[in-house]
Amino acid sequence: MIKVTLPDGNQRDYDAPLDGLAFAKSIAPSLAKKALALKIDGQLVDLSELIDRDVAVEIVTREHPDALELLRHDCAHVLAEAVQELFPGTQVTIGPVIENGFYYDFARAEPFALEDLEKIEARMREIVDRDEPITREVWDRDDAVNHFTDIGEAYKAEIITSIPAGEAVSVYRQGAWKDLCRGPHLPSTGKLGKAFKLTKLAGAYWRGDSNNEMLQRIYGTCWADEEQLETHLRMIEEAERRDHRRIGREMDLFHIQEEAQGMIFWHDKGWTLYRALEDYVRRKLESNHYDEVRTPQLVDRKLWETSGHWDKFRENMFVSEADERMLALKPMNCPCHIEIFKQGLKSYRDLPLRMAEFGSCHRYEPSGALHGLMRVRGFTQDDAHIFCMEEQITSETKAFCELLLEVYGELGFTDIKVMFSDRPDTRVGDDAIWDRSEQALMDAVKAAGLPYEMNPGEGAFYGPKIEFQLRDAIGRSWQCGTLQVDFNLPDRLGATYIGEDGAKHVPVILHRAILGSMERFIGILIEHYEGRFPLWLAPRQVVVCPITSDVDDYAKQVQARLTQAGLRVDTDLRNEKINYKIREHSVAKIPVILAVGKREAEAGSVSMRRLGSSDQTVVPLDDVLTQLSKEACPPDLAR
RNA sequence: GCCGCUUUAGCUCAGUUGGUAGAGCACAUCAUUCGUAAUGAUGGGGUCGCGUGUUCAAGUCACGCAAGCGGCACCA
Repeated sequence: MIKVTLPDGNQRDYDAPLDGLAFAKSIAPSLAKKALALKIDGQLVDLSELIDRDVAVEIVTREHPDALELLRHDCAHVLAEAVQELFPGTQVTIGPVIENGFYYDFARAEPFALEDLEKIEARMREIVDRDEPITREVWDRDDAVNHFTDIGEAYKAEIITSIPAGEAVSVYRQGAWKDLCRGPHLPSTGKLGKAFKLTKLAGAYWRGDSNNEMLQRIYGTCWADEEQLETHLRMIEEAERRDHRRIGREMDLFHIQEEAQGMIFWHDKGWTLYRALEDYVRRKLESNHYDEVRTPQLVDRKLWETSGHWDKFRENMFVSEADERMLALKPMNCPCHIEIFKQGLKSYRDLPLRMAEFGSCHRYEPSGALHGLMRVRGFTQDDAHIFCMEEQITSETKAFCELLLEVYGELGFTDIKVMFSDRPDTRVGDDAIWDRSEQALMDAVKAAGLPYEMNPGEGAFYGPKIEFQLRDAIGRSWQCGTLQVDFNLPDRLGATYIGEDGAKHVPVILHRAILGSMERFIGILIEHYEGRFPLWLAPRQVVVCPITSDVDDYAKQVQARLTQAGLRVDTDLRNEKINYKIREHSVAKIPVILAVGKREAEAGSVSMRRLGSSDQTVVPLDDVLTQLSKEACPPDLAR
């Protein structure tokens, strides 16, 4: 007797083992038709899996949360089958599921053309129509290596070779096509449906290693139904309109040009935004007991050799020679801050010492990495180094996390990913120190109540780190804030303090940044707000538009009053219709438009219109003044 | 850096089989003084990314280079 528990808690008894399809039929024939796979005791398996003991079973249909994973995985296989049918001689490699879809990497001498994607997609639809049965077979590992080698699939053979000899491997047959795969899969290609689309063509290194040959990757998106697919495609289109590079041009914030690759020309409006943000962060630092400093741009290579950066990052540094000296544009601020720390004797009473700098750094990033404001060669970190004693790590880290979350919150971000990176294979410092620093950091993260993901082995060579990531409009994650525990640099550069015991000790340094890079963070801000910034950040907050030139003088008075109150105000005295002006300033995303005509001039009022609304309210100028100056107050100053 | 694609007016984009470059918006001038998302007329504006080659002739074809875009790799 086999006892099967259903998700609703009901139990069913069976005399003999049965497969998933038979099981689904026993509940309802309609369910059998919809069934894609099973979940046995929480584990996703093929529908053909035998139920031969007492278990909890869930039938996975298209509506099931796990269905997308299956569909996308199968979609990758159908893609591979289509490619091999259309382009014989192409080798398959791997094809995993990713967010919103899947990809498959192929090895082929000829590059795929963009038009090939359409042909491949059409063939994929044919394969779905053929409704090829998908069946699982278990092969001996060595037989599998021989088989895939024989048919010229060197990459597959290499993957199987890395599986221990003697172990069984599973091979899925899909019509005449077959592939090594762990599974599970749909029962047949017909179940895939047609809510998929191939989206892009790209290069990717075999096994993610740039020493290996480059393969051709085809990306696709796949959903449970057409509606979901449409929604997703529409979302992508909308997201493209939020691209910070596009909005940056449209709103006249900044530009980049060939002569200064990877460096930003900030225009007046963009710089206004930059300064509003910088001023805000500076106030935050002041109120959290940081001391701001400023250090040189060009520093002798000797300092970078001592710090260890020359060895590791020499290729990524801009160097300059003057007289016999070789100088490097600073790629980071830490050694300079340590040099300040070293001036004069420091006592344990001086710690923790929080040294901040809006540090302008230059790194010669690979050309392919550059991306608008997000990845540049010249950038400014809202950097600080906290010199402290070991026992202060936890409290300092906790305070930092709280400050960071407060800042992100005030800037409108709540969707923050926290990554915890622990000791890498090649590192400095003994394990006891790593144990302590990892523990201290972990305690702090937990104390701050942050949900985090582990990033094993990804720490810096001198210490563990946490990274705070934000997403851009199309879902790409970018590292913004960070905190790194460092037991190494202060020692290398000879920083010490006099302890309570009268002896010299080496301080611990916490490297930390809230925004990360001003440039990148502004890029994220632009995309997050789609250029419709909160009033306190908006480069132009108000534009005053006279309806006829008779009231130009009044418009200027209004501007003067608002400017005096600290608002950023333009007037539009052009001889244009009010409709035209409204349209133009709305497109320019100016938060507040004040129209003034004869009536307003006589009454001492303005007609106020907010971005995103067509409502107009006529308000006395004094009231507008009070209201807007309150609203334009940065969040840290608002009461 | 690697693979692929792209590059025509300030912006968005047309440009046939190679025959000497065009639209809309923007800009300028003039008229219009208007009540909440585009007033009309006229005009100026281009070494077609850069270079070399093929050709009687290259925006169009070939090769090289650069930059940008999408990924990959990298990211102190």
